Amino acid sequence: MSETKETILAVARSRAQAHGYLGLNFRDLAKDVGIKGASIHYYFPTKADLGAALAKRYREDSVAGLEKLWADTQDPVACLKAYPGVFRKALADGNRMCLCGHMAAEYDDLPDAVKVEVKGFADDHVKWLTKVLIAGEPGVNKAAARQRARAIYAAVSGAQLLARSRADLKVYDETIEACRNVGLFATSCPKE
Amino acid sequence: MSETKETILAVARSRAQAHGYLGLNFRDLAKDVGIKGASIHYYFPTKADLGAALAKRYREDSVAGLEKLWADTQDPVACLKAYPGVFRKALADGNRMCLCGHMAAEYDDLPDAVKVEVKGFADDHVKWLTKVLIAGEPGVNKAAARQRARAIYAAVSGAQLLARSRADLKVYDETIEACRNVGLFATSCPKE
DNA sequence: ACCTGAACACCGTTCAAGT
DNA sequence: ACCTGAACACCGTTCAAGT
Repeated sequence: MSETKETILAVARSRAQAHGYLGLNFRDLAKDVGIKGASIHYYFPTKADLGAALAKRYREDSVAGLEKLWADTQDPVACLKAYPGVFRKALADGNRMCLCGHMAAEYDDLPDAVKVEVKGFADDHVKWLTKVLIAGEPGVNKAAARQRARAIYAAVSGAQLLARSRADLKVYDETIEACRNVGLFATSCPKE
Repeated sequence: MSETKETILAVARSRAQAHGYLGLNFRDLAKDVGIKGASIHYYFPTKADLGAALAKRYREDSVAGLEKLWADTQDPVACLKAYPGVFRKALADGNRMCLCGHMAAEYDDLPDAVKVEVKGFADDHVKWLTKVLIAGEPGVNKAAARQRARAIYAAVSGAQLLARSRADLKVYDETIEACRNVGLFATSCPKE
């Protein structure tokens, strides 16, 4: 893949994390890349193509990061402890959001190819969390672990949304801490 | 307030819950109201004015609903049990979102007057939840209760975001149930 | 008071032309 | 292969002017 195409994806990712898919526009994007708006179309025929490539790449990178975390530690407790840090990064970088979290809010206005990736991103995270939870408590009911994984994903996404509207990283940290205190990141999965 | 203005606010609320502030547009809005796009400006000079009025009204209505719930039940357990239902309503109504949750994602692109209301909405919810939690466990540390309130608000917001991207109300219900199983909606506030 | 036409700015997109 | 200016159709926004 050409260097320019990579640059477009990198700049677009950063911009989309701040402004979403709707707030992303070719002319501003091109200015940051150092080319003209029309030139973007040489690499991505339509905005839908760019959006889908963006979400797909973001999803792949995110999954790779999670798998690396698991491979490096092989420790469910360490993975669950580190997980909220993944979303923290975006907030620390100019009060941005997880790209797919942002796009989830815009869901109704997303091209189908982008919807697929946004949905897939959440699926991948829930699957990874489920795997980690089961590794932490081998005998656990799989459905219960998956539900717990969803709760973790939801809490982290919501904490991010809350912290963003306060533009305050401390709010994120404290909210995550409160979730931790309630036992959300523990490896045991209670079922009524 | 004139009837037309009320109609504009009602239609705009519904549309903004689906498409956000950025996705809200005067012509489509006006068509639903039965006037021309330019006529909206007679009531709301700018989109920022409409957005602020919208968020303010939404916030007021939401707080009134919460206060009524508390006044009617006077029961912390019942209030915490009913709380997720508030956000469920929007999803059940055409996979919409809480207006201020949607706007929280768009925060960077919001006019200041709208930001104030979006922030205030989250504050109001956290305050109400804190009050309910303290009523449920009178001796609790107030800071701990507030952090717990934030965790609840975050989890519910995130569950909404997740369910929206799956366009599946069942995902919302199951995620909330998982949060319940972990004890997030209990009236006791554990602090390590 | 209430509403509108028309101008304006901006968008994604196309395409012929340039390097 | 890569990039651009100009043009296009569309749309949100604004404002002076209409009733």
